[in-house]
Amino acid sequence: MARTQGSHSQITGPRVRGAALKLFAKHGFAAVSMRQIAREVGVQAGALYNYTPDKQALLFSLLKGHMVELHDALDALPESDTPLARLEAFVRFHIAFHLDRPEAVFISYMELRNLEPENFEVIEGLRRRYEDALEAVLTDGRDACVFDVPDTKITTLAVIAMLTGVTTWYRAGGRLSVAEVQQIYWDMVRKAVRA
Amino acid sequence: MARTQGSHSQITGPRVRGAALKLFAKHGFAAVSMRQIAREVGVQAGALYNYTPDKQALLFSLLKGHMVELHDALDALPESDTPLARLEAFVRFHIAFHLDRPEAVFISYMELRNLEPENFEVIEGLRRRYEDALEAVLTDGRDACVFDVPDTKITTLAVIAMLTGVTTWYRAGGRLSVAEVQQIYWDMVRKAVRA
DNA sequence: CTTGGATCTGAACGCGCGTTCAGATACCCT
DNA sequence: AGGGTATCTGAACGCGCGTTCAGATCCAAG
Repeated sequence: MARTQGSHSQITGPRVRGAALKLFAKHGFAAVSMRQIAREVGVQAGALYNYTPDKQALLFSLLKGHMVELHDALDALPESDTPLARLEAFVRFHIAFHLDRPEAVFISYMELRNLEPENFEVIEGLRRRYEDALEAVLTDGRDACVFDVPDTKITTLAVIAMLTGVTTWYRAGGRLSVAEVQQIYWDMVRKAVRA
Repeated sequence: MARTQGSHSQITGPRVRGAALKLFAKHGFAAVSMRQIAREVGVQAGALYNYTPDKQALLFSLLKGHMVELHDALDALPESDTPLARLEAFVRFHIAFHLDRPEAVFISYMELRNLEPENFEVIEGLRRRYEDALEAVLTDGRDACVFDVPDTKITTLAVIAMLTGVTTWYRAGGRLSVAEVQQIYWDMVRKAVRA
């Protein structure tokens, strides 16, 4: 046997990435074998190597794709005038974006240490750039005396940690809607940084 | 060869746990082999089984020990009168405790999914009890009208996520002392929940 | 000084790993 | 209709895994 009916690069490729994302998020990169991914896709292990040079590249590709998507979505946000409005937009965006892709968020945090140093640097750079976007808002707000933040870097990290935390407990169809969650978190952030 | 000079259960036992903690934190449970742990201790792999029935039990023991220590330390806190003072004590305690054992904190978050269901339930229960301690403070403060928190459960999780985030960036000997970090975070939490 | 138990070694077990590749098959293009 | 290519299978590679165990060695108690 060999090529099966209806097989297609444009179909199998995304399915490989999807299966890898799902399994990495559930069990961890190191705990998932190429054969498991293949089984999820409905293919033999060897076929995966039409879509990735190796397992490491598959992980890196998922993380890189996630970070690029994050930046693209952030850049696409409508611009706001005041630091307060920009901060609100960031908070609401961060929550909505992350709640939409919990698995990608999860592995982007958990599997950083499984990246080879060169790949790690790339992802780390993208993450820092994202943090810088928030810090710029905080700095502007402080300069305009609308925010009281003693240390913009730490506040940046604290806010992001708090916001990202939603992915650990939020479940679609649960007690709260995304909009309600956004409102609650925005209230906390606004109060925490206000002058 | 067999038993080597100076060997001792009371020495090797803790060293096994220490090596496992260090390696699990660095590379992840699934990525660390018993032979690596043994090499770190300076012993053959078989000898580890004098100290743990298997690899899973070793992980569980580390996580359980960490959570028990956390509760003991929390219970040992001097009692405070007002909700505000209790909240401040909790915030400062959480930061100090977690910054003191970054590796244990790390694996307690990262390796939960590698616990067998039965073990997972135990750790999850201890974690929830810890969260409940904070939520009780928030509830009391809200009832006393000193806090404005629309949802105590979510605020609890948000605060803990924010505080635990310090372990991802704090490095001893860095720009800030633990006391300074505590102060910055306490300021943010206080403002975020105040009425 | 002897002896028994605690501690460790070294070898072994079956197994699944990531990866490669020759060959088989299905699809697309002319 | 038929050739070429993209795609997949199935088998194989060497390796390291978690765990077990008989035997060697050290230590402490009598």
